[in-house]
Amino acid sequence: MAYRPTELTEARRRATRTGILKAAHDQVAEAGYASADVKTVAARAGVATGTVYRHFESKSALFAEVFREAAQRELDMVAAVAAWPDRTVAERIAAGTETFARRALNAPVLAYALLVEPVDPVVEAERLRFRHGHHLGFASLLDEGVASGELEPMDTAVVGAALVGALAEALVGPLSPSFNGNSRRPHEALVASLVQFALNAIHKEDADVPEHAHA
Amino acid sequence: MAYRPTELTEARRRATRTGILKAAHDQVAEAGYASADVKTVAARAGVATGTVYRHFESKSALFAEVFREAAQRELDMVAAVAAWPDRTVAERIAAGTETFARRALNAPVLAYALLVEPVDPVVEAERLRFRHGHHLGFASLLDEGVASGELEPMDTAVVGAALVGALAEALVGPLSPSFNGNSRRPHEALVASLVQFALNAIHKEDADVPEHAHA
DNA sequence: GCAACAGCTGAATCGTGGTTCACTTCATTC
DNA sequence: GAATGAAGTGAACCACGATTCAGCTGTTGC
Repeated sequence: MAYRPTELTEARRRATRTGILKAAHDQVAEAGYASADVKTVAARAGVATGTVYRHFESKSALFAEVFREAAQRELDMVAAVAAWPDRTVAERIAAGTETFARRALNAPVLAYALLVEPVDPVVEAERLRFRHGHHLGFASLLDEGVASGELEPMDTAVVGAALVGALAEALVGPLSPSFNGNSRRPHEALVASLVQFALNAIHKEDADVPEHAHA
Repeated sequence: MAYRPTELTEARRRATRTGILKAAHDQVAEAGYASADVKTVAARAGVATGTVYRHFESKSALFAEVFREAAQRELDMVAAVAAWPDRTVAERIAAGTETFARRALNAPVLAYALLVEPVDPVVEAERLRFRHGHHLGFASLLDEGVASGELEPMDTAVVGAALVGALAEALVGPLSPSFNGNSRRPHEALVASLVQFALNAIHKEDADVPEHAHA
């Protein structure tokens, strides 16, 4: 007898898998989920279509993973700024809102795919988790604010969800296929409007939001 | 020669067409877009599948019309309460919000389909128009409020969109497949939270919203 | 070198629904 | 009641894209 998988071959296998994930992600980020059929992704990764199935159960499973990872990155970015130490809850909500909006505007096709593009049911389930993650992020900030007395009592779960929905909806227009560019000034105004909206919604005067550079 | 379409035959034709529309609508309202294949709809309307194609270009065209009509009904209902005469803009925003939310909660499967369920691209375009219609409805109320001085200046288009998104997102959880019932008390609390949210968002103290019965 | 085996290949296959169309039914006119 | 044509029928058809699999390639251990 002879042969046993070795470090090298396992590394290659991993690399192939990663390459497929990246190709799938890039395809979605560039042209949306609708454009991401298995053949296209495989070609982009430089492998045969069959290879995709040696690494993933199904197309759904592949894209569920793609969505999960991309979504997690977004959640992490927002969570990072929302953790801003020694700041009021209002400031952190503003920062989270701003990051959410800026990142969406900077990667509109991906954001559109993550937030609203029609996808298959398995991937849709992943999206729901993603949105729910954002709800929770905002809700826990709000809980903190209510607990400390900074904010009025409220149903923080509902308000968290509403904030996420507000951002997503207001961004979808600008994210939409047709909407090309106008790429700097209008973005600033939109971001400012959304931050203001969020602060109003949580019942806080704006107290002029500081400038910073999450993006 | 002999034969000419007559009033009677045209009426029948119209009735068939209407029956198909109704069957398609009811199917979506009962079990969602995903369940609404042509065979099912035809059976429900009591006609053969081929008949569907004598009345509609394609499945997309049929469901685009179904969505258009259902969406228009929703828009009309909200517009009706938002036209409440001799009321402040804030009161009318509150009323519109309440109607939007209550109607969605009373017809959750339909609302889910209209608002977020994955659909084909042609139908998705119809959904965008629907959401845009709601944006405009809220935005024009806000314009009025800003013009009269009742509200602070704001980007009414953005705030209109954000309000619609907030409502949709906060409702999707309760609308979701899994979420069964709890059908009265929780609804009231949710509606109240959303109205409060909307009033905060437009920067108005609540001034205790009056009770009424749009649904 | 060669046996053993994993990973890769990509054309062929398969499933799912939308769509078609040759035929049937039925109302209409003379 | 026979000719005419529109409306309706539903089994067959077809497009599309996910999935499979028989063979091929490259690596490993002796």
